[in-house]
Amino acid sequence: MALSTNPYKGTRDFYPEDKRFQNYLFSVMRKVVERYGYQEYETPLIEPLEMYLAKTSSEIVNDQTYVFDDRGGRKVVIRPEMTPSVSRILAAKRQDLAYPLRWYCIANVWRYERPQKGRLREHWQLNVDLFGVAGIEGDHEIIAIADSILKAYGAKSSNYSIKVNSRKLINHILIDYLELEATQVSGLMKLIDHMHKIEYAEFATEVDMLINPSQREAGTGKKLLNLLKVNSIYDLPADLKSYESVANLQRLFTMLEKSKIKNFDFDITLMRGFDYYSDIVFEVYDTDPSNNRSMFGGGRYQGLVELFGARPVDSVGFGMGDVSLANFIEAHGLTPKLTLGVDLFVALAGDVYLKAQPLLKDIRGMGINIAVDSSGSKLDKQLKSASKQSYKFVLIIGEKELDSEQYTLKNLQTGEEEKHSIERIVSIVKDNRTSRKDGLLS
RNA sequence: GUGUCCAUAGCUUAGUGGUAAAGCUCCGCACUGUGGUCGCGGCGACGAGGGUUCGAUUCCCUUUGGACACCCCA
Repeated sequence: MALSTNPYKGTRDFYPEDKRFQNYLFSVMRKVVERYGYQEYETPLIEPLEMYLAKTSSEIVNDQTYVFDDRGGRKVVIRPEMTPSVSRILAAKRQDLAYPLRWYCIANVWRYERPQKGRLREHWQLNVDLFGVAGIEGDHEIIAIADSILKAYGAKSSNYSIKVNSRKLINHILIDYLELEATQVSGLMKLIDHMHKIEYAEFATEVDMLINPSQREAGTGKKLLNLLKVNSIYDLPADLKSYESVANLQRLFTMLEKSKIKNFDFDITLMRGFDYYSDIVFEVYDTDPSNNRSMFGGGRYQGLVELFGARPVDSVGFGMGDVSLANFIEAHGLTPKLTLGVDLFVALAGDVYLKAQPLLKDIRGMGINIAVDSSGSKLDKQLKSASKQSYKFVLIIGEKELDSEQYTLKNLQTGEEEKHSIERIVSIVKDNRTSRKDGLLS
């Protein structure tokens, strides 16, 4: 019985054409975040288990991590997310670093779950974090970056919408305004998060079940249901409008508009899963019906560096996964045509491998990427192979060419064939390379 | 972790209670310095284990793998 060629469940093999696409995704991310002044970092794939026990959602830690004992008996985890790791390395140099600090990474993370559309066991995610900005300006920058990245892939504003909420506001509403118990709040937040996945009547019933009799008499449930219908901060009751979070949201929205971002909405039902979010949260939704789901999001969080004994840092950031991003790009027809990194395929006619070496070295020296067919196959086989590998140019080198120093350049797409000096050929190939539309940003 | 659907050549699919058909790919021929089109020929499959049956690729169970939804999240 032969071994399976399938990759491990929920993981992907990246054949060169897949890797080319992934490199494209990553290069756009890098380009944009670096334009905002962010610097790349990297941390190990494995971390001690304790790092995740405190702050990552309990479901992820208990059911969705790859945990094992190393040979020394230490409990280790394959990272399910990056935030604890960034917080660790930030905490280690808390006093030495200059703020605002702008960091990003593109890292693979692992979660043990059942694969489905847009979700695998291993995926890569861009993590962008801004540290040391307490004001809403920081939240604005992070959302603006998320928007810029999607635009850099060629997306239009109508392709996605940005939903924004404030955890602080929600807490204020539930605890201070509606005077609900702490035990009720967590249940309600979970329920509100699912509001759009269930029937409204069912939702209302479930809300009612979480309300105790005296609150019911005071009309708390009704008040909450009415609040959840609010689509704009202007529609909030006057008592709430004066709360500082609302003013903060107002400032954020003005900033977004000033940055020419219009496709955002206040969504009072937006919660997000991670427990460590403390104030502004946002989520980007794909508007295409085939893929109408939350693509990615982020928000403001506090206190993770405290786990490592460092003084708190104001933190705001987001994570963007490559799988749902690829779905988005696909759904909106934004997939670019990517070209090979090889400029020239060299076919050898006859036994000239040895004699061609000085020439091949010269060509590479002139900055041309060449793949030499050293198989010794007949010319027709070599051309067939070149064609199958979708090379555009083939350089044919045989005794005739070496003697005359006029080499045959064949364009496999047009079938045209010309004889030129090697300098001319290099120049033709280079011209073609700079004019190719591969979607990569220069 | 729960649920629904699926599993036939390298790939994409057809089909049957009596061991399977096609397209594409691949290999070969039409040859030896010219690929993609066309022609001819060839290799090659019922995911695994068990049960029912004279006989199972087909029906049933288990298992593995895949797709999607829930949970959760990127």
